[in-house]
Amino acid sequence: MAHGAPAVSAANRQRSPAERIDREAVRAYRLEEQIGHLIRRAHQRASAIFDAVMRGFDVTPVQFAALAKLHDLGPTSQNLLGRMVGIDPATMFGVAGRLAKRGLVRQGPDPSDARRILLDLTGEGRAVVEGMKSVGAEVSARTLDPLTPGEARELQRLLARIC
Amino acid sequence: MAHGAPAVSAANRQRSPAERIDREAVRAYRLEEQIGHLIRRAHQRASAIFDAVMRGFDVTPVQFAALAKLHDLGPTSQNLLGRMVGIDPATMFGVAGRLAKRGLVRQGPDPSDARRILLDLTGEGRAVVEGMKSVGAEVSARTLDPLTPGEARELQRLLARIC
DNA sequence: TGGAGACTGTTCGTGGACGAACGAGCGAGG
DNA sequence: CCTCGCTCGTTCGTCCACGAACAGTCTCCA
Repeated sequence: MAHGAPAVSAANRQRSPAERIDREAVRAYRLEEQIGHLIRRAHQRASAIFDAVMRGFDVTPVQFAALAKLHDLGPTSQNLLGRMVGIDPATMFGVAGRLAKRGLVRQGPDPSDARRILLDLTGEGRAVVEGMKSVGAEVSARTLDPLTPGEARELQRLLARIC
Repeated sequence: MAHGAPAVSAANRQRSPAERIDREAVRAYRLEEQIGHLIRRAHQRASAIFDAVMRGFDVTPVQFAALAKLHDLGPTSQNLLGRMVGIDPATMFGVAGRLAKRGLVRQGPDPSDARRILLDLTGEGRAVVEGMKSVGAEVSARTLDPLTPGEARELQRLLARIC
């Protein structure tokens, strides 16, 4: 708080604690400077670029994240795969189902644990994920286009720190 | 492409253009380094922090963005308000409806254009948005907690550039 | 002045995000 | 060996995101 005004104004002295308002903070608030808002906007733009570049594959960003990690790991349970890429179990249920319905993934039992469902890439799934990985750098490059290479690396580093 | 291998490997020379795969790019692809994936994860964390700090208000991040901008602008049409904060018209329809149903916003006709619906804060809406703005800095501060103040400003600057 | 083209809000469909609650299965400790 | 607590997948409800299509309205220009 950089200004000299009292933290609680005269107008607020009568109110209940929950309704006390810092007028100076209200006046100073700028939505477009808030980190959450900037991230939300950036997320919209990055998704749009992914859609444009990956159009031909008909796979969403989240579906691709699951496929890509499954490609790295080999057969993996739904929950674990979701944990690796940041998809909660309730969401993963739908994602895995859609990938299975499209024939990109197989859902099988885990012999060592009857609770788990093992996901595995099908041949088509492998072909799709490899095709997408081979042009994946293009998505990041286009998204980072407004920045210099140094700035791009810095942004990547800072985002990784706040995750 | 930093390596010296040919852009199209021998194994791919026989395939159709759509199936040509750069094996080296596939091998080098790291999901967790892709900017889109980092932004998605950051968005999840920022939303969780917003929910924790703003729990008492029962207003989502997107609803707050609309309320905050409406507070800045005064009565505004749905489409324009959406354009100011990055909410597309189809989404804005739902957001405005929920805010109106909760009594935070009034929807009225625009005398000068029969197509438009003017949104306006109610007394309760104003109280809520001012209460939220007065603690809004807390959300950004918590989100940026892992960074130094200089890094935080840099991240903000870089995100603004890629929007 | 009349019509073409643009804009506003609406609807539908698909997909992601997640809290909450639930049953079935697992595993460690009593 | 058995129970308690945890994990796994599932379901429900609410919300955001957005492409596509549509009807009503407006504007501008031929």
